[in-house]
Amino acid sequence: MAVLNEITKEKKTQGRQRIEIKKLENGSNKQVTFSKRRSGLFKKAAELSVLCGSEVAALVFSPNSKLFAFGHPSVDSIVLRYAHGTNTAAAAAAASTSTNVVTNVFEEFNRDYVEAVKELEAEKTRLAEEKKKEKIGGEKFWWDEGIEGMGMEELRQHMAALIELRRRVAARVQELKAAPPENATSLAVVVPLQPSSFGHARLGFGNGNMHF
Amino acid sequence: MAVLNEITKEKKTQGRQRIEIKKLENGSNKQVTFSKRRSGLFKKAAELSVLCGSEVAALVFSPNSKLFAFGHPSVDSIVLRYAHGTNTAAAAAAASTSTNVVTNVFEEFNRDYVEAVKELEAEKTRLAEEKKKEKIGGEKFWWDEGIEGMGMEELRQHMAALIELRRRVAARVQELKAAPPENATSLAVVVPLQPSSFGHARLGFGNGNMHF
DNA sequence: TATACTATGATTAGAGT
DNA sequence: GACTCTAATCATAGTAT
Repeated sequence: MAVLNEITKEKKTQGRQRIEIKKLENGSNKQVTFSKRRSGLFKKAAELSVLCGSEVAALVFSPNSKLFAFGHPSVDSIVLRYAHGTNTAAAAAAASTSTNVVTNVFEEFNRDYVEAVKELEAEKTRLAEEKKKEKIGGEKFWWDEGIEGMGMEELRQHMAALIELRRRVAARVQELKAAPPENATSLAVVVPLQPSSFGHARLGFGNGNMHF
Repeated sequence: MAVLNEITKEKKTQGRQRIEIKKLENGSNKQVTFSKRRSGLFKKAAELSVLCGSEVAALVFSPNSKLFAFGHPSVDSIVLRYAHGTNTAAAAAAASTSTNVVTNVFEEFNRDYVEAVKELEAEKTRLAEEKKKEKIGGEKFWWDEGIEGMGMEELRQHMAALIELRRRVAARVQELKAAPPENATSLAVVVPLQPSSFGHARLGFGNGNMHF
């Protein structure tokens, strides 16, 4: 083969070409790329779970909103575990990213994490204010209103925020349950909340998160 | 460099070695591998979401049960979307295709949902009482505190409030879903937020990998 | 849409910091 | 744990089927 190429100076293909990590426009090419990379992602996920004996799930919605999922031992068990916030004394954080996530994902994660924490603080006080107002107005609380007037998208966001909140609470409960003494070594986990800003669902928010 | 190697016949490292995809035993090596591959997986997930403009989430529980997650536009929005789809009869059936996922997640969700509502009802009156007390007692209310500082009792209250809020949102979603004229095929229960019950049966072995 | 084919870019095993 | 370095394996862009 190599010999053939030496002689003819021709190559059957150009081989893999470097590409920028940015939104693909070409419909056909995008579809092929999606298919290939999705399977690649699942393969990686499977290998990780086998090699390290860890539970891994990957959820992918195609550009056409079709669902593809992988999970070991099962997608559902992992999603449930996630929704439960069952991790021991751990918690997760979510951060936003710009449209072009490119090179080092982690660098961005860290950078955005800081921003997210800031945003959380701001949101916190804002929420507190609103709640107080509601109280002054009567017995009505912030969650008692608005739902009827929400659109689907808004509700989605709201639900997401709720889940995140619930996870924080659950994680904290776990901490307390597991909390042996009163040793203050336990770090206060701060988890960024989804800002209640809507719109711009498409052009990008990336999200990362993790650990402890 | 290559020249050096030619001459000395020595290589600085052996370079990447092929490995079998099977459970790693070595603790140290496993940890390193987990870290590397996890970040690699997240990077792939991020690239996929950017390239194809698709929503992607990856959930990973380390061997030590710590949670790591990536999601675009957010982990929660995707988990929601997943849970939503899974709650249709068809999807639930598809979900239990592989090896031996036994539990019908749909049923589990509903079971927990009912429990949550029940707990909520019981908690409601008690909550009302305590809230009044708190008000009379001073300026600070339970929801004004950060989760980090909450005690078990307060957390329980917070959980109850969250569950109720969720119920209302879910109800509204139902309304909206019912609204779209004829196609009432997919009646979906939204997300199962469970009370503070812990301890879950492993859902057996097997990977879910499905298309719709 | 998924698969087959290559050449080449990207990832990572192993060892050291 | 997280990073560095190297060499070699692996994934995949472009193309065709």
